[in-house]
Amino acid sequence: MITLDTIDKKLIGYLQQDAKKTTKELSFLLGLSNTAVYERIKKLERQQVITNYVALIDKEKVEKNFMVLCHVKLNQHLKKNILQFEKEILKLEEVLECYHVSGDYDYIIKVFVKNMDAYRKFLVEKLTVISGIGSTQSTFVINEVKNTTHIVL
Amino acid sequence: MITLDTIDKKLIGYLQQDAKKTTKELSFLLGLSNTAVYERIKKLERQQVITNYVALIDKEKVEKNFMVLCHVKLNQHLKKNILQFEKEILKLEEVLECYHVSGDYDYIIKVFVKNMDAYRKFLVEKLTVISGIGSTQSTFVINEVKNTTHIVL
DNA sequence: TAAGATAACCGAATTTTATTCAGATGATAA
DNA sequence: TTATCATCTGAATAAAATTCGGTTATCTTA
Repeated sequence: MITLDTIDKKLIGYLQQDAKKTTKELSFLLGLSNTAVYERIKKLERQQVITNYVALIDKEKVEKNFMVLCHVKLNQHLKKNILQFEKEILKLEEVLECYHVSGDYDYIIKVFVKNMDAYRKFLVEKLTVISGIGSTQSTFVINEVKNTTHIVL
Repeated sequence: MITLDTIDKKLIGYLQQDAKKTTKELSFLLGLSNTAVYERIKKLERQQVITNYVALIDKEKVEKNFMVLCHVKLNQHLKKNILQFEKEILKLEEVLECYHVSGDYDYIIKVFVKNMDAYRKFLVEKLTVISGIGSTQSTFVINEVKNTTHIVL
């Protein structure tokens, strides 16, 4: 069982906001020595509380800012269909997220492409060719109001 | 206008996977010198193609792995309501993402909390108290099949 | 095409940061 | 009480980022 004290939570908060913060800066913010901070970070990494460090990019600048939330229903809920769908989804680079959900649809996937034309292509050439897919319904994102990876502890 | 060559795209790919890669490693992977890689990274940061670097954490390990996609409909589409809703949503730490969308609902928000009870509390105490909200519909996530921040260029 | 400007590159030097080390402190349990 | 363990500290070392001087490639335009 992993227990995190107040300092750990603060530390995780800082690193979720800016992974490039140096141990020196962090030690100042947390009122600890360099080494103490260093060892806390290493422990969090060892425990896999911190899983990885990534660079985030501006989707507009790289022309991948056409976002669609696509609701997917499977034909039948056969184990075979489920496994096949989940396996294929993992391969599709346009799909950043995929959730198995309750409700009218089985899955919700988050898709990033360049524009509507690229989405149409994605839909007909990549998504709907997966066997077992019954129907899809696309919800287009008009505006991204908020998007953060920061989980407050 | 920002143009990215093949090397930039590869570099961005690597940094999206692991922001802790050293320039030395990257220079080996890209077949360039230390300095060349360094300057490319700095340029991408200056251009705000790379916006920031963050640590990602395991939501299970910190007990924030109860995820809900909540569809929100506003009472009336008054500018006042829209601005008020968007302003309030930004303040809610449980809401990691919020999208203004086409279709039957106005917004889809992605919420992370500890469990169903925390979600109920969030709903009654934080979300539905925002003025202008008409109705909400919660879709519970049974399983996270895929979740990546890596956009392939 | 040739000159000039600019961008991208290189290797070496320097500065800063991460990491290791030896030992001190404090909490916990037998 | 004493042994054990986790956490801490400051200093030393190793490794990384950053700067520097100068070269090469690319592009513009006279």
